[in-house]
Amino acid sequence: MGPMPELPEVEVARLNLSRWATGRRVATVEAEATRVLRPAGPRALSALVGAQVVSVDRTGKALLVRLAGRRGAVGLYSHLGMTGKWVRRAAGEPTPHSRARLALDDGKVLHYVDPRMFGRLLVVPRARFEALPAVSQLSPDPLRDGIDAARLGQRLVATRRAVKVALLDQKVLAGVGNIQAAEALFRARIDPRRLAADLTRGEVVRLAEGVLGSVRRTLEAFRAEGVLSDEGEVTYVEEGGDNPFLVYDREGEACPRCRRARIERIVQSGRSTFLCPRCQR
DNA sequence: ACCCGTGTTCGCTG
DNA sequence: TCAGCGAACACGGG
Repeated sequence: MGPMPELPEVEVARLNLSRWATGRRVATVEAEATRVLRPAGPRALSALVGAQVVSVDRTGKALLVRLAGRRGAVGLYSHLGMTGKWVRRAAGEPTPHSRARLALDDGKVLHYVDPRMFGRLLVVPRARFEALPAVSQLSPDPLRDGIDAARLGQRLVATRRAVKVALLDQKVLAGVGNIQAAEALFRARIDPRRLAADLTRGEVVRLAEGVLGSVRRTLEAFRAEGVLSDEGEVTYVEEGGDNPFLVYDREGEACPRCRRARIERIVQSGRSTFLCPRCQR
């Protein structure tokens, strides 16, 4: 399994893209007519030819490459879906599942690779990134903007869903996915099955700290593994060998906090959740 | 062979 | 009208 992107993986993609592309010009573009490029299709990418990359930004799991083109500013929106990644290759190097390619003026080629094609690429005229529906709905970015516990509390109290399910809603906390939700709830010592609306103010504060703690810890683990490599390969659970998480995919193991209970796996809304039945209440 | 999946969107339901 | 839920998407890996 390759990188399956939540906020930390997308942040790694942002750092890599920024390092590879900022200041470079796009020489040529190529793409296949896959669902990744719907509804506009591959030809929409041609607006990027000749443009110079200004910056690479991220809100939650949404990436935006801003470019200065001949006809003004252009944005490239990228969502990695379940299996998307950006890699850098030498010209002509075969790259499996490459769905779109940006050749840069340094002779390198940036490939958008995505076997399952759940990701999405979209050229945004005049870089109206914030106006995209996929972006305007998102909460502020936890890493860049911090987490406003009062706002988070308002969002949680307004739903009848379990807190774990609510956390996966990108309007509640952009960038949190299935792993980070489980990790954050473990850190906050909150049972994922609790109703979101029933959390106390103190629990909401712990949850905000849990999300930030988990996201930062995951990024540190990536750095330690050297995933900011020239090829941009993000090693993950099985590739790197060690599972860097406290509870995710650790069913049956001793709880790292209390050491007295075993981690359980449950399913909520069709997704796995891992928890310590003793620590999380 | 069969099952599972780190994300999002769609259509149905109450 | 709308929140919530399950299916669908498409493919590789265990």
